[in-house]
Amino acid sequence: MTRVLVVDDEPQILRALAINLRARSYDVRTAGTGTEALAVAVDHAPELVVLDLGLPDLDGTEVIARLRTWTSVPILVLSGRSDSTDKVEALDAGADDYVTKPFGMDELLARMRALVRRLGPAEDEPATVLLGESTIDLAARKVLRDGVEVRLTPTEWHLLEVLVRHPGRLLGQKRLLDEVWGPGYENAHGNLRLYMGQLRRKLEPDPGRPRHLLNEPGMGYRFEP
Amino acid sequence: MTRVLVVDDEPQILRALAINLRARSYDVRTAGTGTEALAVAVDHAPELVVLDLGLPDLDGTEVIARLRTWTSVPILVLSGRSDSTDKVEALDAGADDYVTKPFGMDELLARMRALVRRLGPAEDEPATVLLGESTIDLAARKVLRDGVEVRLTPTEWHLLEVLVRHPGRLLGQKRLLDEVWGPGYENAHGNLRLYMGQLRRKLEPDPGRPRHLLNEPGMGYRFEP
DNA sequence: CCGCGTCCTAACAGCATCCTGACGCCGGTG
DNA sequence: CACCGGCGTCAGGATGCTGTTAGGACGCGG
Repeated sequence: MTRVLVVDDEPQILRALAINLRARSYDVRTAGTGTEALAVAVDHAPELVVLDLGLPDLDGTEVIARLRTWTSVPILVLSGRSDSTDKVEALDAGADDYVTKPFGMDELLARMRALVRRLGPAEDEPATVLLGESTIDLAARKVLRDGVEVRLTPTEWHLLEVLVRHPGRLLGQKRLLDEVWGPGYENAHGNLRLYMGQLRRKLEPDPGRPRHLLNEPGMGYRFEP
Repeated sequence: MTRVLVVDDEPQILRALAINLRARSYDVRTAGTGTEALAVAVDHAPELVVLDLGLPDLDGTEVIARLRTWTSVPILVLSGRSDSTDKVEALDAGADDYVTKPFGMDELLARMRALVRRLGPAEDEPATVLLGESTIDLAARKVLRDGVEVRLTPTEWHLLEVLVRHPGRLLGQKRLLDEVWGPGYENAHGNLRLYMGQLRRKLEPDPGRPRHLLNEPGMGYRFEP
């Protein structure tokens, strides 16, 4: 049963697609926004992503790029824009196919079959990020430091994931707290400091003088590869 | 320099495509008929085939099918027919993408890039896996431990199979429950714990201190060979 | 009907993880 | 110099998760 993640902001299209795909015995998960799509992709590890470009919160190519930082799952883009530059952008960002609305359901299904047939079984790939002497394998959820495995707790993983997926960028504390702890923890700065310290102790060569998990006083934190 | 085979029966289109692709530094070979295309494919082992469906001698799906008998090279189909059934036929015959004429050159190039990016031979997985002193034969559904056969119940097999098929990777409990028990059991964590314990008792040398069927608290389980 | 194997639910002790609060450090400021 | 906000660190109790055991429900062949 192939796991498919369908992303679209229009509920009726989402429902129609889900019903059609489930009738073909796909295992369907849905998402209505870009951030939700990224979260579901982590949890569910789909074998195919069907992605509408007109999302309310994130740009389509942004979603593709973020997925591509850690997974090579095939991505089929749906879009109302038939403009050529949109297609080129999406495909070069890492998408594997591009279908313009309105589309025929049987054509969409055929293209999905083609993608899964070609790329579905090939699921394994390191997809690893370097952090000093440590290598972070996002897909396997494993960290190796000098060859030995380092154990991270769920919250530590969650925080590290958010940082690593935006290399070099400064992430504000409110943003980090919201992504890792969810709403209601916007003022739990002590929490953030605590887990950042644990990550440094487990990953940095000299936790007292961090070189990759950096703090900008008053602003937030930054992952520097 | 990527080797591309371009197949089209109209000489001017063939020439235009070849010039454009060579300008992007592709290594281009051309063919005007289906039989010629098959011959050139054998000689030059292209990394991508751009195939027009309206050939004089052979049907398009026939060319695709014959190529697929011996090679898994990506095939991009060009066609004047925008009919949905044609697309489905070509894609199901083994094509990887389908572009209708008239097409934009930059879109075609982007789709070619997307296909070539996915290059890479698919490696086949071994039929038997080692787990400590036990050998697991996936195909025969048998487990031998110190030479004697170990009996596993269907559910135990199912769970072990999912774990073993992703060696070294951490699989979330939701994912495992979904794969083994199907939808509706996403919260039956006790079940998962129970069967994991039974697998450990039957396979691990010291079930109290597992070394191959590992748990990461709060996240899921991992098979380590 | 009974025995048998398998699957599922419930419960509990032990433990890892999480959160909270407190403390010391540091640089900037009046 | 005293004060303050931001940061890193430490310890303790609450919470949640894990492994394990026991027992009932179900299907199946004798």
